[in-house]
Amino acid sequence: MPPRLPPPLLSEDPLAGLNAEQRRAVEHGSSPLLVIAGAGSGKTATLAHRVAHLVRQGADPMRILLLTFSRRAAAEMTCRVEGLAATALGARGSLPGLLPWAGTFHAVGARLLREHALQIGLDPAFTLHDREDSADLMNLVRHELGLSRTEKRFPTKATCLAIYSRCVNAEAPLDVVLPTHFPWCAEWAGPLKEIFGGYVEAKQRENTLDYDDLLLYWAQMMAEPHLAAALSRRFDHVLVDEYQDTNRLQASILLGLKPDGRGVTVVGDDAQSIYAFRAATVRNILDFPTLFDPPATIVALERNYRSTQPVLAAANAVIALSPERHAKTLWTDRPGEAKPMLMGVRDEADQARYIAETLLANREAGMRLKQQAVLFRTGSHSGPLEIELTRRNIPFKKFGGLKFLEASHVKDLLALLRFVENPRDRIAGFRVLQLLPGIGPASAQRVLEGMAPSADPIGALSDIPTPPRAGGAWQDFVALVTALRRNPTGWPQDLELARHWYEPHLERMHEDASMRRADLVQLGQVAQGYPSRGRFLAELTLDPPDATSDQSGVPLLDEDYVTLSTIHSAKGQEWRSVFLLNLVDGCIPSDLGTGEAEAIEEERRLLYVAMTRAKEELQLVVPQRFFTAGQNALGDRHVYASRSRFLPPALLPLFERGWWPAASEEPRPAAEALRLDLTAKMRAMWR
DNA sequence: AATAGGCTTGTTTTT
DNA sequence: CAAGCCTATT
Repeated sequence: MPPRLPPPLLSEDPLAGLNAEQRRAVEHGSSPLLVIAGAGSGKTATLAHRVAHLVRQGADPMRILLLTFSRRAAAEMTCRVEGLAATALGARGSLPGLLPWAGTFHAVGARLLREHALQIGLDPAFTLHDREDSADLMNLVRHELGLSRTEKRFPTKATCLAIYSRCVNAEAPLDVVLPTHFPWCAEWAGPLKEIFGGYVEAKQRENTLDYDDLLLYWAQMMAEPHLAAALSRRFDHVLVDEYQDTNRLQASILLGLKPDGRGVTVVGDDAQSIYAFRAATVRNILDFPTLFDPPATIVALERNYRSTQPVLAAANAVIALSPERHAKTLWTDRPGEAKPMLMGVRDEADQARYIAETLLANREAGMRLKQQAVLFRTGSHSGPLEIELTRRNIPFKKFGGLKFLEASHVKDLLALLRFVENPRDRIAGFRVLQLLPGIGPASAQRVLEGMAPSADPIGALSDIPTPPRAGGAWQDFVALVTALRRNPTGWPQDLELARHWYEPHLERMHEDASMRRADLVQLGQVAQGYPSRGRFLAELTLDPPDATSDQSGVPLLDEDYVTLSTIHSAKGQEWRSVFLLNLVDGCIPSDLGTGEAEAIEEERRLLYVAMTRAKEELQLVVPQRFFTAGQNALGDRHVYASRSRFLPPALLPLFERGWWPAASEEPRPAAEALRLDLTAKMRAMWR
């Protein structure tokens, strides 16, 4: 990660590089503190300095809890603090492991739950379900309840999980959540409640937790006076980053830890709240001060050190059109001549070509690829660009979008390991068993039922009759799991054993086995970094590696590469030059956001977040037409698009405007405009 | 009971 | 365009 501003100077005063407000935040005492930190205002630096300052004042780093929302923020913050603290304590370099309690809410929750498992009726060997596993389990329960054959189509497993998740995270009952966020499922309230009940029971039976449980059980622990007191006493200081992206449940946890707010610092920016879809509520940050008596101190960081004046002016203008009032306006004295560019191109292919060429031109001019990034609303928007970059041999690294962990072959292998770790995990078992030829859902079900009553389920496996068509594959399987359960070779040889077993099945099931095998080899590499199978499984679910190796553009670590990222994943990052793709209505704002005013405002803040990532150069690319993934009613596969509604004519003076390729003349704007309006209207008819 | 093939449907963003 | 559901075939 490149160093951020302002560069820490090694001088007498460790806070010499900070401005007056940053200093106030750093040196604030232990009464509750809210830092409203605008984009690029040195938020990470300030928070890191505050932690270092606390340590310098004698605070015990083991008793500092540093919570962040995203994994990336956690990693960066830890790294910064360790560096600063090392300097503060007179050590050289950094002090890795100095802050054992820094991490995402979910990761810290997982650790605390495992430590306290026995006190709250959990088996400490619980395994974690990721979203897909959770959805599968939801589906299983649905089938068991006989809800798979309803007259009208029942909500999909993913929708069921989304509803459940919102209830949990927003701490709201189903009857409130359903009409407001899922009105089209309102008629299913009864069956959904039944499924959710069964889902919770199933998880407990199988000793598995989903993502939401990590917060939910934690919050529940805080409701037990004895446990709450013990946990509160454990930490002298609790600092929370990106507080605008926390939800009600997370706020409950925080308040449970420190009911009087002593030692609590929260940092965030209401203008950058972009996780409402995950039940984050901006009320958390807005209402924070009044939770306490006397109210929390508020420090606002309004000076932006990141962007040049023209870039910031454009970003400010975009957010200023929001009907909501934000607590501050950013200013900068960084000069700069170049206004952000609003670049028109014909279609996505030209967009990709334009960006590839500009990236290279920038590099020629001395800007490394690592200082440039391309951001987009959804993972799939970068498809054509990835192809173009690969074709031209421009290395890139993509963040967000499809995950390594979600590839089916990776899931298969992990399911096997998880099954051995926790034989009661039926989702894992169900998946693994069906890898064997001749075993489908019915046989798998029967095997699992045969195992369930036994105290040693894996041992019971040898007594279960061979499923009718499984043949020799069955004996091999039983031998493997028995061996893995006894664990003679240890980690990471376990994984090698598993991989060896899985390979023939991989070949049988997939045409493109070789590419997938490479992924599994990579998984083996990743596995080396963990001390045990249990730790590997637990931490992989919470902190998955981001790239799959079948992407041809994946660079070696020390190489120069361009960053491709969803806007969500780009939060907290910065680059000298930033490109934004598809600045078109339907992409930003996404036309899936059912047209609710709140959802639209979140999309506006998303654009603001994206624009404020740029330090010097910002280019918004507007393709005139773009591909729609599905077959729309009209036969044509591309749709004419209009510039995003967040960039109305009044804002245009803040941008430089261009058209690429320069040679081709700009096509008749009048005619285009007419066409656009009509297509938009046609689509609106069905909304 | 497992698998292959055809038809429908919904489709972001992250832990 | 893929996942999911249904039906026909092995």
